Amino acid sequence: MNYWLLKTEGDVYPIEQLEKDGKGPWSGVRNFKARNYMRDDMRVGDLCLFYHASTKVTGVYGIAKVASAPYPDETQFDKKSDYYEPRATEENPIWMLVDVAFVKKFDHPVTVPEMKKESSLRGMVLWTAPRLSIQPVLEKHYKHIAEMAGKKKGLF
DNA sequence: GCCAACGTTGGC
DNA sequence: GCCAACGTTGGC
Repeated sequence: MNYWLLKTEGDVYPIEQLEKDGKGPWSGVRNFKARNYMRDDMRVGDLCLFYHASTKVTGVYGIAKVASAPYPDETQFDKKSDYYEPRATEENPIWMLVDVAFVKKFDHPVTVPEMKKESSLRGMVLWTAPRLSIQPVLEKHYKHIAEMAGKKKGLF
């Protein structure tokens, strides 16, 4: 079992939307490293921290899981899409993705400032590769963040 | 295949 | 909305 962090623009595709959708293709990723993680390393059932970026309160808002084997991102073939890729063909797609399914939404997000205060989270890729939208997460970091979310239950 | 220019990400 | 950081592109 591997653990991951998935970044989304919190104002565009928040965890509430994934909850409604249940499951869907993680489309629009246009970064080779992130693609390689989806294509080569993700396995069905892997758990993912669901991170909201570019929003008022950035942080981890819940948990998702990998729900399919990798397959081509359809948006690369769609001329009208922002994610259209003229070099890609059906025979030789460039961008691959996996389906992502909703697991749970935290009662309160674990915010970036809170995570930065935790010395045991210092090694997270989140701090050193700030522009990578899909990142591997160590099991101990995943568990630590899940615990932080658990402790916040019933805070208010 | 190097590297400058460009474009985008994302925290603040 | 600014701007630093960095991934990607394209000229050579």
